[in-house]
Amino acid sequence: MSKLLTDRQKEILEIIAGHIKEKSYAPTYQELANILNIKSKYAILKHIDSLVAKGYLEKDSSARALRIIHPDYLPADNNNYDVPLIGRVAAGYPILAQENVERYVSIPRAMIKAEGRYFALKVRGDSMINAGIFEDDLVIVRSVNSAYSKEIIVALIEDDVTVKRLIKKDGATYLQAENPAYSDIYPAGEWSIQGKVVGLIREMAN
Amino acid sequence: MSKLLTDRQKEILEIIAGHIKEKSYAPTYQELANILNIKSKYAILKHIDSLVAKGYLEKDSSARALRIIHPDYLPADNNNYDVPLIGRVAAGYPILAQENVERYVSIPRAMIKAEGRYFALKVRGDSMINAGIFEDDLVIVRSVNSAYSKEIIVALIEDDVTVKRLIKKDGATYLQAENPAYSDIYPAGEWSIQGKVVGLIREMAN
DNA sequence: TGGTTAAATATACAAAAGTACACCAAATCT
DNA sequence: AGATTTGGTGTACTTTTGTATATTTAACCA
Repeated sequence: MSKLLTDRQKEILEIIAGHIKEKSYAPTYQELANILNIKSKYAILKHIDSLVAKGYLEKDSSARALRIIHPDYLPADNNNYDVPLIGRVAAGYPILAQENVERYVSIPRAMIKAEGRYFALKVRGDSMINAGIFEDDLVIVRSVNSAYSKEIIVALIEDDVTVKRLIKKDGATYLQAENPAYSDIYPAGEWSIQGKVVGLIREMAN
Repeated sequence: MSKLLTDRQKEILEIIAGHIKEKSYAPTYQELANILNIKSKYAILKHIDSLVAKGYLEKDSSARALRIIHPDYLPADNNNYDVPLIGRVAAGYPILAQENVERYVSIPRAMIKAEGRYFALKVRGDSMINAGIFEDDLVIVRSVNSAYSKEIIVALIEDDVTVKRLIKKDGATYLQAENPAYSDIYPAGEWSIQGKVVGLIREMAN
């Protein structure tokens, strides 16, 4: 969806975001050129157009008519936090790669208790119902690559993401479902811990 | 400090705030004139200068360089919604009365799907574990006074708030726990439906 | 090596933007 | 009645602003 930025584009986007934060309106192309010691507005124009094309900005053909639409650069909101919702995981990409981001979801800031990167995952299946984690629930995950026994984690097994309880016992490590209908998983091939579940959001019919 | 506004000034300030909220940048004087069916930009200029003088706005002499500084008109936060967390319910007060509000909690805007008043409630006990509602979970409730059978509701029985499944069957109405250890409640005395559970937020150890 | 892409420059231009001045009209206040 | 305040009109600037074209430079890649 939204492609990668060049260093220069990232720099410009950050300057725009900072300008909005400080002055509460976007800079003009000329102002951007001055800040960057660029002598031609046209260089800015092209950068802005690239940022628009890549889905980070929207612009209307008028003075200062810029709007940041990418969550990473939106002026920070104090009570709220946007995390990427990880969809189907593309083979070979790290789980947090842009390629796997379906969209961004807003979660209460209170859920973020430790530093680090966070993501959200929509729960598939009923393997964790006894832990109160149901299908279609949104679990909020802090990105870590190790965990203690009995913690609920997100694991990547081959190209499959799964939420399970991590168990370390007698030297063995395995993944336990919270549903008697499922048996324990002793991962055979390539697998890794992707994060710890730190929160859950459920939306019900209304 | 900040003096009273005339009706016209208030109107213009609201239009500016609305424009910022919608487009995320301020309107130009010409655009304001168009919206208000005023034929001269100069009329707008004078209104803006009045608003600046009265401490509601700041302006820099450049295109769209307006900044709202009065708290009453600052753009509201879009992704965020604050609902009252209902604590212990004081006898005789309606559940949403200020007396019962413990604090306000921030929830994702996405949870608000229908018009109405909302509140949050911290779950006590394990009577709903089979519905995936655990102790200390925060349930988000839309304030209504009736519900369909099988919906999960918040009921006020005497001065006791409880989350249960509403069952209407063979002319009888009762409240069902989602835990075999609890038996159905056939409310005897004063009771009422306070709302439907529309969402759930859980924070886990980290 | 040659070709592509990112980045910047120089110059030009029409439209849009804020500002200024003179004047008008209605309502409000003393 | 006269003065003041509030709101509006018309025209006329000067700058700013976004955009266009053509050209240059450096980095990267196969």
